[in-house]
Amino acid sequence: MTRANVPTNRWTLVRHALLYGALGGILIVVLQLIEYRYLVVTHSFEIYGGLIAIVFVSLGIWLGLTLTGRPERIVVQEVEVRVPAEPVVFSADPARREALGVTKRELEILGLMADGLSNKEIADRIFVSENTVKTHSSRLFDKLGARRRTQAIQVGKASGLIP
Amino acid sequence: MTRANVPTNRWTLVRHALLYGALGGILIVVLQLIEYRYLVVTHSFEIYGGLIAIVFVSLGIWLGLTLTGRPERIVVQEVEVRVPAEPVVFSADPARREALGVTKRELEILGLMADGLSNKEIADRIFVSENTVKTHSSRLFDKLGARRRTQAIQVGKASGLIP
DNA sequence: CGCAAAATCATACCAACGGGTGACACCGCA
DNA sequence: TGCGGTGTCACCCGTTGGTATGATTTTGCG
Repeated sequence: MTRANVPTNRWTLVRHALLYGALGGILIVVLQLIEYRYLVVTHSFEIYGGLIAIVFVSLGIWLGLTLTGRPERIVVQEVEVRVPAEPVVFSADPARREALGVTKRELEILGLMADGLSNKEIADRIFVSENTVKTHSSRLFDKLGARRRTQAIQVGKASGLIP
Repeated sequence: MTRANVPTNRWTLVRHALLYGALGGILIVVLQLIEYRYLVVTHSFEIYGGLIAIVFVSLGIWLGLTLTGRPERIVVQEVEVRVPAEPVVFSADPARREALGVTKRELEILGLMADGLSNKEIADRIFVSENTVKTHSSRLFDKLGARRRTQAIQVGKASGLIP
């Protein structure tokens, strides 16, 4: 039942919420005491209420933001494209390649990547060392703005670099 | 295709925050009125304070989540109109899935994988731990006969599991 | 309800990947 | 003839991915 770690999950969320609730209660009591002892201001309730509201909303927003991480919102759009009857046989046209500054070798490696090959397997297949494949892929990622090979594949497909 | 990355307008966020601040103020006033008119309970301050705290924390969390989380990502899709034999818009039909014994969750993760997300990013997006994503993907690879995520993506596409 | 499948999470360990750097060779071109 | 682009390779190091194992919780269904 006990969970040692504190990763971001539902339970930590709930726990944090409860924790803040408790803290809120304490805060309120403290404020009340202060009010009773030292303050005779007439509208202190509103003031403190407002403060509490602000603090809690801020905390809540912060909580939500930190829990969800980076807000990557992607616009959705479906484009219907009339396509000639037959599935076009894909050809790695140099136009798109050149536009991105991707070399032939890099494109070749990208294709093999998309086939699910590891760097080692690619190296064996095109008869170079694994290090070479790494440098090629590294430069490729740079040009495609990808940080992972899966991302490179995605971008490559979206760009029409690979089928 | 290019992903229109709209980094969740900070301005909107601020606006919403202010809006909730205003609502909070109104709420407080309402509560105060209620207290003055109908209630003579001794510890009502604590009670209402607690309620306010809970409500605001909840609101804040919800705010944060809705503003940032659950980024609906839609890829600009090029839909071919020719043969209606297959549904134009891809739908993850349970038939293929079931045939391979792939669960919904696993399929979901496969899709996110194909979008180039890392395990951590997937975990953050679907609100589970990275370990969970690992477990899912491991079983998924097993079912697809893949040894790497790129391979899984390839098989998934070839099997019609993902677009 | 009770069971099985699915989902969740952790921990440890090793393999694969990716960044950074530096280096060398080849080739076409100014 | 030197220069830039490309291809090749190596090393280090930190990050990510994948496997194995075991456990608990949630859920769907008869």
